[in-house]
Amino acid sequence: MRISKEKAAEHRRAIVEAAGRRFRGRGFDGVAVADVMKEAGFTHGGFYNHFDSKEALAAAACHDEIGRANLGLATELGRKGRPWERYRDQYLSAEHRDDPAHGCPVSALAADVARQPRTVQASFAAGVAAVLDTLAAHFARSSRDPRRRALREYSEMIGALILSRAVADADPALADEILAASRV
Amino acid sequence: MRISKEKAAEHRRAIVEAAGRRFRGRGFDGVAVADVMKEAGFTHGGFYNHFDSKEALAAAACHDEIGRANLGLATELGRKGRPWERYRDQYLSAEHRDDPAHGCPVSALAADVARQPRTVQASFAAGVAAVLDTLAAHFARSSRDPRRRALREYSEMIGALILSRAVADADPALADEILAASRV
DNA sequence: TGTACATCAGTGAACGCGCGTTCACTGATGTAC
DNA sequence: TGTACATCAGTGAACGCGCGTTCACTGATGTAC
Repeated sequence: MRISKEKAAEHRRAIVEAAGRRFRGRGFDGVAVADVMKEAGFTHGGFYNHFDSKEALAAAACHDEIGRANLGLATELGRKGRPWERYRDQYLSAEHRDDPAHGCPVSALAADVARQPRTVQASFAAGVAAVLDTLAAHFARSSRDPRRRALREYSEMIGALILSRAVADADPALADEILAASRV
Repeated sequence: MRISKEKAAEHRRAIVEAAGRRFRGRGFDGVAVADVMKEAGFTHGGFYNHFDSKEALAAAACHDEIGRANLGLATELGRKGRPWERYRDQYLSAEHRDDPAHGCPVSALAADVARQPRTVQASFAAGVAAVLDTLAAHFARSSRDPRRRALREYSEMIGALILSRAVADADPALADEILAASRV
């Protein structure tokens, strides 16, 4: 049955959100279009009324997810105290490590993205560039080379989370140690 | 036709090596057993004479690859000058970034491993633990907290390479900037 | 040392399953008059 | 404003393809006597 334009747009949004969660949790190739549609509350056949392909969905999900993450980072960095240190320490928590589906899309998908089609890479890269700009702007007051500091600190944070996730099941002590080393 | 035990062992080694290259280049799920066997010079049917499953191959490949990488790192760190800085700067080169199939298995597979079966995770985690021990031992003379320094520097290096690879096709300038920031 | 038989690495066809995508169909929405 | 028709979001079956794994078969190797 046909659906109102408002409803349809709402459904599209629900699909992108479901995709964002699934992709972060299991990677692009670990998630079927039917999974996403089911999580969003639909059957799989209608997917192609909203997107040309799974690739287009991945690109849309990257755009939305990283955009939201960047907004969240900017908001946090606007607070008083040592906001970056707080943000980073929460990022490097066991909770974040153990729940990638609700965590940062950059650490969850960075490695996957390198093997995805160009449109997905473009969407992801634009998001990462924006995040790094946000971070560099924050360091502008406190650092002599804010841009470089942003890049290095971000790389370390991403790397620590990815490494910790890789060894978490087999060697929990090492996983915790990796996170702790990059905190504070 | 039956093959001599020596030949069979040699073939097994060839299969693991081919798998190592393929997995690093395309990830575990991006590589078919038939691909690996073809690269090793065989047809796919004989695979199960050597391994119980693709999972077992992945575990074997992780073990061998990271073992070799650790040996290479230890050798480099034994040289004169500033061996760690040299190693890291080569690790963070555009050449390494653009040729993952012949590069470090840790950065190539860390994110994938988190979604692989336990046996693969165990093999990977043991390798990473050994690498971190090697690095911490190297810092023992020069650092007050060599263990922590090893963990942080390794995280940064891994994170920078993974991030750089993620944006390399879409934003080459940013990709180079990410690597450069963590060098020297 | 020579012979007969069992073993098993490698081959290539086949099986079963999951996945991306397509398609015919339904019926409420949107539009033309 | 009311009516007739076209549109299109959603459904669920189906298609085609790739992949992990199995299997019957081959024939050289390894072994028992």
